[in-house]
Amino acid sequence: MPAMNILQELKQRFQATLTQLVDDPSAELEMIRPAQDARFGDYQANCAMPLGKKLGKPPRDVAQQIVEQLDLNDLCDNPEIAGPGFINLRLLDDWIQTQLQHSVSDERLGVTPTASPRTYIIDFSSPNVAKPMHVGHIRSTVIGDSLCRIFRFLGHQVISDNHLGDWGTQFGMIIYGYRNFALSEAYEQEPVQELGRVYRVVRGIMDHYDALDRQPVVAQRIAQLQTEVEQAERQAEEETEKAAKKKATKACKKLRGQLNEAVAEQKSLSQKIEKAADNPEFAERLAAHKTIRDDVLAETAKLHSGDPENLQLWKEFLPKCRDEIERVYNRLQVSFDEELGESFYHDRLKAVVDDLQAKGLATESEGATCVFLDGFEAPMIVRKKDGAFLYATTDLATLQYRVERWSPDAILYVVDFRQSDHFDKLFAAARRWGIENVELRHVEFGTVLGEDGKPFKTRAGDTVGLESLLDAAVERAAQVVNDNDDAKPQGAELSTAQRQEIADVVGHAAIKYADLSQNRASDYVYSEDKMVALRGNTATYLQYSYARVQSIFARGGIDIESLRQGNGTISIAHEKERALALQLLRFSEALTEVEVDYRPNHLTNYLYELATLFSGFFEACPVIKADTPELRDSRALLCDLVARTLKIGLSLLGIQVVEKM
RNA sequence: GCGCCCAUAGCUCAGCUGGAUAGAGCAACGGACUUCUAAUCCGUAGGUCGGAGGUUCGAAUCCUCCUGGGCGUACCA
Repeated sequence: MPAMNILQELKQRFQATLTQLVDDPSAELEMIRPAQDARFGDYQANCAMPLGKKLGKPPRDVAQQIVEQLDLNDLCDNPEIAGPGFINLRLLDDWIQTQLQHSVSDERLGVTPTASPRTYIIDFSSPNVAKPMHVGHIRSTVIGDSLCRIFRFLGHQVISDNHLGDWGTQFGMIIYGYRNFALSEAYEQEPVQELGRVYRVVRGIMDHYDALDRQPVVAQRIAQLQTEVEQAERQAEEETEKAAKKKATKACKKLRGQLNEAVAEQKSLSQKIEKAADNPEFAERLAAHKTIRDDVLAETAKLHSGDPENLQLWKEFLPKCRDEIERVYNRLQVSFDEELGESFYHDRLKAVVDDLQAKGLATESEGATCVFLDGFEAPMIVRKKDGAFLYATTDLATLQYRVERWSPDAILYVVDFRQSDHFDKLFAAARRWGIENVELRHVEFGTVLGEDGKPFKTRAGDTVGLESLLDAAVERAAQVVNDNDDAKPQGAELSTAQRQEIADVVGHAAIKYADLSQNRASDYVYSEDKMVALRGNTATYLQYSYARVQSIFARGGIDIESLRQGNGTISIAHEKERALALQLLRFSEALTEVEVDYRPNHLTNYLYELATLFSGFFEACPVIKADTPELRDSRALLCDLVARTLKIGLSLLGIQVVEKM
């Protein structure tokens, strides 16, 4: 008998019965679900209530009718009808045992590959190669990578594509910086560091001039806001009607808030500018590069128009920049099938715009070439008035290329939700352009916020580099590993090298899990403490559970391989065993939940619950000292299934396990 | 102004397409290591699911309005 998804099996059993009551029972089938509360059994069917309404019968009668016609004898106890018409189902221990027994010898733990495989292109990570990666890049990278792994495991074809920013203004900055600030010796020895340094130098000067420009604007805004605040205050004062007064007071408060913000910005601008005055070297640079912003744009434009020298520099820098981000990907164990960056599409952009124009989709407006779309206030601009293309253009070209090359069923963009407007337009434009029969989906996620609750800004100056965060997590993990090993009852058992390796795995896992376990739609307040936490619902807890199982096998001298080969039988007796067994059988349900709406946190929730149930089992059900050899074998096999489910489950999140902790 | 999103325990968050008495972790308090790893477990306490209406047999979940916050909004990505 093949292993199966319990929910699917139940739905199949219900289908025959429900078809007799309604033409299309799919909605009713969806109302079969895991029980919310153990008192109601394992699963519940909630379809009798709406059916009662539809058929004009009392729901409990409908439930009774369904139950009488159901053939579940090999699967469940007699269904119970409760409350207004809930049908409560409790699986037979025998059936659970049989199912689990199958998982024992199944590499996929009873998860059958999908019957309808699709081709997915998953676009994620996509950093600017010239800038160091920071915490803001984690979400896309980690969520996208996990989705790739999960969809592959489910039997879909997945093409992961890193749409690198490798053709933008950053390269104009690096080229400019290289020409003006690079030290040849440093560049020869450590090119990436040196390019990073000159990038920051250029950035610093540009920021300074931006700040200088911004200062009068802010000053003017402050003046204006002050007047407005005074006006609003007067109005609030004079207003006699209650509701209007309240409204005026509120408007007043809002304006004050804006004023405070502007004042704060002014302060930060002056600080930035004063800092330059204190630094003679920087002041000298400022004086020598007064037109830096235009010059950088000019370098970028030259690159884009095929200037041989700039192109040559770009070709020289690009691999070095890519090596740099590759190092981070290696640490994160993330890889891509394709890394077709913006530059790959450069020579296709003109054709895209020409085609849009030829088809009457793009028109000139205020000098720019625009696609106007129903339901959108602003058009999608595909060519600026200076002739340059934009990311909308690149995204259209990319979409076209992907559809032509792979004929995917779906393209997922794992990108910050702030770009949702862009993707709405992109997808709308693509449809009008004739791209059909492909699911286009912005898998959006919340913004990474700073400690102040405001969006984490790269250019704020005090960016937290991604690598330093990883280092911090590993360091904290090392501390815990050391303490724990030292405190073991039988004495420490790990070498320094082992400890280091464990800390490495645990630390990186902590970062990834912190992100994956959160609903991706929520904003994410960046907190190092939270991200490197090693207690509660964390990867560490799951890894610990895995290591505990291995420890049982090691200490008990249990030959788990031989048990798997058929020398052991699972039998469910204890309540904790049953709860654990049932959870083990639900692995595929958890993966299906991820699949439905691209939410890896459903998998982390499942694994956390599994580990929690295992801990309960661990406390209550001794393995090595079980009463009988049969019980010992049965429990060992349960432990093994827990460990294997954790290992595979974590691997689908891009997280490793260790044998000892 | 217009559009999108969010509001759940002191804090950080789960809660799948509407289901029965809303759940975790952290923090607090009280217990459990001569017994397979205490990175653990058990227990206590903590809630007007922002507010008001509505739809429904049933609403944290769907609809409307209100309040508070975030983001986006014509040539950055």
